[in-house]
Amino acid sequence: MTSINKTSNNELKKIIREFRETAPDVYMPGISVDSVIFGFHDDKLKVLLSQVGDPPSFGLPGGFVRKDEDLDDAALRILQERTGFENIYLEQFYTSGKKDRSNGKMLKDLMEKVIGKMPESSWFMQRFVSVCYYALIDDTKVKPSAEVIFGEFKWFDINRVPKLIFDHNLIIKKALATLQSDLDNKLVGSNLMSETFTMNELQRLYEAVYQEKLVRTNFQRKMLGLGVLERLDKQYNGKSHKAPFLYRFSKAKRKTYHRSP
Amino acid sequence: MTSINKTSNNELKKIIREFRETAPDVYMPGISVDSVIFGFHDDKLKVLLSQVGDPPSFGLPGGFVRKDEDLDDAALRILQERTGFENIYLEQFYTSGKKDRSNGKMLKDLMEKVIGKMPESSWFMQRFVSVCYYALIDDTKVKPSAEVIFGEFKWFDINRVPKLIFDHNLIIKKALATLQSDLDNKLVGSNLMSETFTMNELQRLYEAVYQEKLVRTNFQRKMLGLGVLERLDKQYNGKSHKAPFLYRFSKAKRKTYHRSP
DNA sequence: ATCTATTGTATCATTTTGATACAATAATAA
DNA sequence: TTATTATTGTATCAAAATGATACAATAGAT
Repeated sequence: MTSINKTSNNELKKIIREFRETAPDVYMPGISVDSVIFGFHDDKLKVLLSQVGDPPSFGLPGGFVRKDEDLDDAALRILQERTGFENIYLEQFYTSGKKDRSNGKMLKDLMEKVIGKMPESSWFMQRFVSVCYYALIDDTKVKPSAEVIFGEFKWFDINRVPKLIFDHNLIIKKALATLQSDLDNKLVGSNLMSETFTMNELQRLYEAVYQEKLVRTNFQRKMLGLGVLERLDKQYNGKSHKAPFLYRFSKAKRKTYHRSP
Repeated sequence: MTSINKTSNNELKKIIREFRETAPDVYMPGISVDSVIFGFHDDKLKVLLSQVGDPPSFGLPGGFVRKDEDLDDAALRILQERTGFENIYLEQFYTSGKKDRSNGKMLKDLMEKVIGKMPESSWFMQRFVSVCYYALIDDTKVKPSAEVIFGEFKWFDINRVPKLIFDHNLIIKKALATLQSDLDNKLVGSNLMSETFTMNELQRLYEAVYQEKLVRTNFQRKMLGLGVLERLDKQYNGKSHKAPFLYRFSKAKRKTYHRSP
């Protein structure tokens, strides 16, 4: 992993200075967007974090909303700009607005570590309310493009997220809770699984999200019963046992339920 | 119901002019808060709307966030200021941020109907992102205090909400969907039921929220099984049949579930 | 051919849910 | 006083969903 210092050259500083000067004209004041990007690797649920500052700390990938841009579009654009990833289904789940959640000084300090002194009255000094989104990503598809302003990315095991900037730890916690409620529906149309997968892979994802072991046979029955899986050919993977079927999420509309008695 | 005209006296105009002038210093730019207040009356789910302008149209009760105020606190304060209702459990459920959801002109026009011409560059002309909350209210307790700037309140049947200002119809739709998902948990600690209630009253609330009939006996079994109800004395109400028990939501912590297989 | 690890399905017990029956009872009418 | 009525609380049976376990099928290794 490259330290932020290696990319802090003059070119970068110029870009940042430009950004600092044009930001107040281009972006809405006081509103930022942050995204919790979940991935799944090595049977663990992961979250994509962005390195900032030196010594490095980490935070959610985020950015600002253009004055003529829908919130949802801003979230997509920022994710695309920073990770290179496109066609992601992002879902808004929370807006963080405690008055001192980002006391401005933090952001300003961060910026100053990269580009040096900034005026007290900086646009970045203001209070920000952050609208938060989450996405489920098949992380074999994510190619985090070295990001211009804040540095690079790293996947963290959901259980080993360090102390993050601002209130981003809290935001991740809320995102996980949102994910856990009704994962069945959220997976469909998400990008968390690769296009095709085995039942075993799907089960391990559930186990990672809910952080508990599930009974294989019953899990299979349940998943098939949801009516969202399409069975494809078997997958001969060279292992010395019966080959599993491959599945994919079918496009067909599924039944909906609610929990009324 | 009093028309806005009757309250549009000089006193009011002065207050509004003052508000208009101090707003940019006091409030965060570009962020508003709106609340969907659900009530239950005549076996119908209702929503509390505020009359604005003349000819009157309706909208959600809302307001702005002080620069030194938590988002959640702002929602509470605004609700308190406008309805007089205190100690409400408000839950944030959505942030509305389409670029043209409140194209500024709408808000400015509304203000101008009340206080006359405003400058093009008005603070109110800017784009607003609205953070939305909902609450469940026992509407026998709500005493909508005649509200200063925008007029008065009216309860609307959830199925008979007129065309509202901005994107408030959409916001109410989202609020109802949020309410419907997992009502069991949302009721506890809410203010929607009165302190004590009969099983029948509770059932009628469920039927209003889910918009469907439920089977009495199974409903009762289900509710009792949740372990959140405390059975009190019987309620002798003069009706010529067996008196029902009264219940209240018990403080005791309840079991939590998740929907994993 | 036999063994091993894993997969797909079946089966039985338990729990939850849906539908229905029925006894209890508070006021009213006879 | 007794029968009537509407509603309530609980029981019961069937159907569906879930939990636990058994077992045959099979792709490759031995």
